Amino acid sequence: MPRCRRGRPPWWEPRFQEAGFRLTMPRQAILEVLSNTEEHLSAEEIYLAVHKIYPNVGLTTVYRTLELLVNMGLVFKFDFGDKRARYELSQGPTSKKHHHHLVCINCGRIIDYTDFIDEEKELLRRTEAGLSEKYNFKITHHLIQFYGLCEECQG
Amino acid sequence: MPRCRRGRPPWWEPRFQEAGFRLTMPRQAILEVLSNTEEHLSAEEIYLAVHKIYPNVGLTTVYRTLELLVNMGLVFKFDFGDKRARYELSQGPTSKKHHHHLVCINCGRIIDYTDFIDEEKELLRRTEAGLSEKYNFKITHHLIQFYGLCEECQG
DNA sequence: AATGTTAATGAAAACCATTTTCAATAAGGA
DNA sequence: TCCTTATTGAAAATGGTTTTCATTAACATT
Repeated sequence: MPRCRRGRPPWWEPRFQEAGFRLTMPRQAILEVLSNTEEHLSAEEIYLAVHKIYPNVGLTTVYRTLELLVNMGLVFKFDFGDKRARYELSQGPTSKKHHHHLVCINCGRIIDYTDFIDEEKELLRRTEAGLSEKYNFKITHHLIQFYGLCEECQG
Repeated sequence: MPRCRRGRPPWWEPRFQEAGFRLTMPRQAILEVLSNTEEHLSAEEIYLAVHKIYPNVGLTTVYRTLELLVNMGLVFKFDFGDKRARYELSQGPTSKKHHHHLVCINCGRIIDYTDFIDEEKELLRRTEAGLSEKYNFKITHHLIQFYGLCEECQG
């Protein structure tokens, strides 16, 4: 499959160059899909979206590409408790800010929030520093999620 | 299978009474196993431990019981990224304190920590209050985990 | 104790998201 | 153009977890 080139080069292009990976059409398409959604898509949902435009891209490639993107740090992988992984671009053209998630345990709705993030970050920074020292543990990342009932799912 | 009765009644007994569930031998055994370990066991590990004493208890029952215990709030279910759920008693005879986990992404080792928990709890309380109000979201619980490399897995 | 009703159980089969296999193709360098 | 390696798609395999279904055990009522 040929490489896809149009418009201004997306931010992930240099990351592929550096890493020596090929920015093929399926990969481009998957990144575009992730780039154009506000949702937290599963592998299959990404596959379906890509498939509409490039019907010859297989689900296997979607899984493999997502694994690659996660390893490259371009994409975050989440488990919201609905038995399938969900993916999110780690940064965006919209310069999406660092955020965490509220997960509705009834309908699965996900709310991104950035409120209190600064406070959280400060706490995390201190906690990470303390834990690193006490347990000699080199912390690379963290996971914070709140679970509960969204507006519509409360009796 | 007959009910198992020995020694002082464990703390979970009244919970079963209240809820109207039967505290059968397999359930008792599973709770005992969880009660006597410091580890974060998977369903299969629990099954193997129970199986040593009661070889006629099946894996299916272990899964069903764990689901029940999680629903009852007696057990917490965690995903530490090793493709299987892991379980932990929500309270203990050792009056285990509220804690979070450090997860080694290399060897899978889990460290329970209670340090900074008070600070965390205070932040969580405030964050939860703020989020509840802003998004009208009724928060029931949260998940906080730190990932990184444990002492032995650092180059 | 005997009976009836429902909960709980075990073995086997089904499920299903994700991985692996493998042969074919495309890309980039020599 | 040739060579070597990365990438891909289809199909098959994987493996933790759930479901099915027939059996058994527990409790309440006779």
